Amino acid sequence: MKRVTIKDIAKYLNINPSTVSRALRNHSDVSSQLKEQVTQLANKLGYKPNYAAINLRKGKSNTIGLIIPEISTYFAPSVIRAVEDITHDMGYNLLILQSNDSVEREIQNVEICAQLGVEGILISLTKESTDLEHFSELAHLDTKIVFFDKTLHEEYWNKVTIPDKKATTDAVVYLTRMGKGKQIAGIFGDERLSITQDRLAAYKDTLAELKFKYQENKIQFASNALAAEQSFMRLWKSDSKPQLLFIMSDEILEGVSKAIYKLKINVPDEIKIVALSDGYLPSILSFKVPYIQTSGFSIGLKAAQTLFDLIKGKTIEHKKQYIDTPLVK
Amino acid sequence: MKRVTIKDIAKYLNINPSTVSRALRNHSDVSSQLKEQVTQLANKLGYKPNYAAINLRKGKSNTIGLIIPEISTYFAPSVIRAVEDITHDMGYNLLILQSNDSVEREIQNVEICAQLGVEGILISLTKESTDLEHFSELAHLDTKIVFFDKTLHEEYWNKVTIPDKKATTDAVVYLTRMGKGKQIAGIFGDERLSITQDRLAAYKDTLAELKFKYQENKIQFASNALAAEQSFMRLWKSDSKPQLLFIMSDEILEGVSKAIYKLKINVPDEIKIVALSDGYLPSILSFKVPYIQTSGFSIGLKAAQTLFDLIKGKTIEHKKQYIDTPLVK
DNA sequence: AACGGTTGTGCAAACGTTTGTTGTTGATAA
DNA sequence: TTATCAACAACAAACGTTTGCACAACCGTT
Repeated sequence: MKRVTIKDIAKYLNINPSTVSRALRNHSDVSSQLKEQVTQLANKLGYKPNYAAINLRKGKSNTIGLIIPEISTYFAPSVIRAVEDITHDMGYNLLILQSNDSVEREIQNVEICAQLGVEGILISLTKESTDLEHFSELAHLDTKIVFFDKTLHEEYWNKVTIPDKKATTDAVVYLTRMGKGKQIAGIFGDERLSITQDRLAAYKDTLAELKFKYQENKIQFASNALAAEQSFMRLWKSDSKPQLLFIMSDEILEGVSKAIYKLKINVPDEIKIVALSDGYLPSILSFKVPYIQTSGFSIGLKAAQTLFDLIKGKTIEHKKQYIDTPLVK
Repeated sequence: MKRVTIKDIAKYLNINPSTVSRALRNHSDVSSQLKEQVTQLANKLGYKPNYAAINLRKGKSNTIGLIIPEISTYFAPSVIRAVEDITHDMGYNLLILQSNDSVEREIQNVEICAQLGVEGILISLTKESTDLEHFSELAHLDTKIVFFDKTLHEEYWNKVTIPDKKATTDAVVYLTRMGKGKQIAGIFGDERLSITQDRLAAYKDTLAELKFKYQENKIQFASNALAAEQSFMRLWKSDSKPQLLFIMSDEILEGVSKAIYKLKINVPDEIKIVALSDGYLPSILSFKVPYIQTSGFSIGLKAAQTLFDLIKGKTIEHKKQYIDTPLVK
């Protein structure tokens, strides 16, 4: 069952393919009756434009790529959903690639995007990524790039991220208001990540500013949920149990919640917790956790919008953009 | 910064584009020294094949489509991950489209796949989908299709699903073993879905077979988590509280767990629960819930493999395939 | 010396669109 | 009547790649 092409329609009507093409695209120099005829026949025969041909001819792919470290983390699905929404609205197609937290695979994915000639890339870096060498090539090819969430500290590229400093500060301020002079602890993610560093710095600064006494050893790092669970266990077993706890991410919150269930700790009586979270996990916990919302959906939305602005040739005011991070009690 | 093409390389070496093409694809017609020269120059100039051109020439797209009702449900992310893995391994690209549980959008997505000329489609239907009319066109275009998870009852298409009957039976058998002669209840999903019907039937049959007395009014339907929460509340407030509870899906389990937290019910002392679940949710609940694993990853894996088998022209033994559903205590 | 068989390369057409240019009408204005 | 102009449609080239075919040069057989 061969696909119907413009040529077929042209032959059928004894006119030139170019005329058919123009008619279908409602070009002004085709008579309206001919347009009518053409579109009718096209519908009748079930004509479907061949995008490979169109892309070849136009030299563009009508596709953007989304590269993420790992699809099944907390906020990846929300990001995907947002990006898919926008992409669909723009009439573009979305190519999704996951790096499985391997730089090698990340480079490979970028390569794939380059080969397919995507018009833009949205990317969240892996934990291991330390330089952005492999993206410079893309810039040459005039492929637009927007980094989101996991990025590096540099000034060159467009980025959409969580305002780590503000979010952390808000969280910590709220946390300290829950109990003056109490033992405070914080559990953070992988120490190598720039977001970890940023959040940690903001955490320390805020406490210092609030003249809140805290001990260095009440700061823990955990690169996954299990590690977070153990970290919390450790904190809890120490002589001076924390009564206030800052949690940097959903992964950490997952681990901590497991520990809390196991130890049968009463929240918020025995310990008060504030987290940075997408929001889903807190909603299904047995205890209430106020959180600063670091919405994947918002990030995806803004990142995608920015990318399309770039593609459409608009100039972006700020290289670095932040999403809103409301406090949800 | 123009892209380097085969023509450029050919011109540079004073040979014909066709020879370059053959050399790059390691065709036996080309002498090994020329191959060497060509590949070296290609690397040096940073040659990237133009896939639009290749696809046009070959009449295929090297892409498969994945259409899902909603990206952020429980198992969608696992499905995506599995499918992305396989697709990547096969050297194909993955186009992801979500239907937002609207038939209209589903049809639109199928249309997009057709236009782009994807070689195959993996699709999980929306709740509203009642016929498969819009897929017959694709079959004409020789596009392979595999339905997974949410499907309809018909014999024509290839499908990969959860063995609803077996899974439900296993769950119910395990549940009844936890306490003879007790009040049993079941909360199911949207009544319109065929999987709901199948699971419900298996539930009833199994109980009948086990000569387990049960009341019709202890069967509830809930099309989302909130409804499930309310359903459970209703059950719990009735005179005869259920002591055993079967839960059909993660959505339901989410709702029920919220109710359980609110009512401060002790599981498994006051009520014993068995669910069908992807496994993630049970892992983060404060109480233990044994479950029959209905793994999205497994489904995605098998569905993708089946699709590629079809694409590669292999014949599939069984139109209808099931994944394993182990009991996890 | 003529033959057939490799081996390596070039040529040209094709895939389905789009688009700049050219050409043909018929109508209007001079 | 002729020049001007619009309106419409055809022509042909181009996008980058692949592939069937032709062909030349060389080899070893007869």
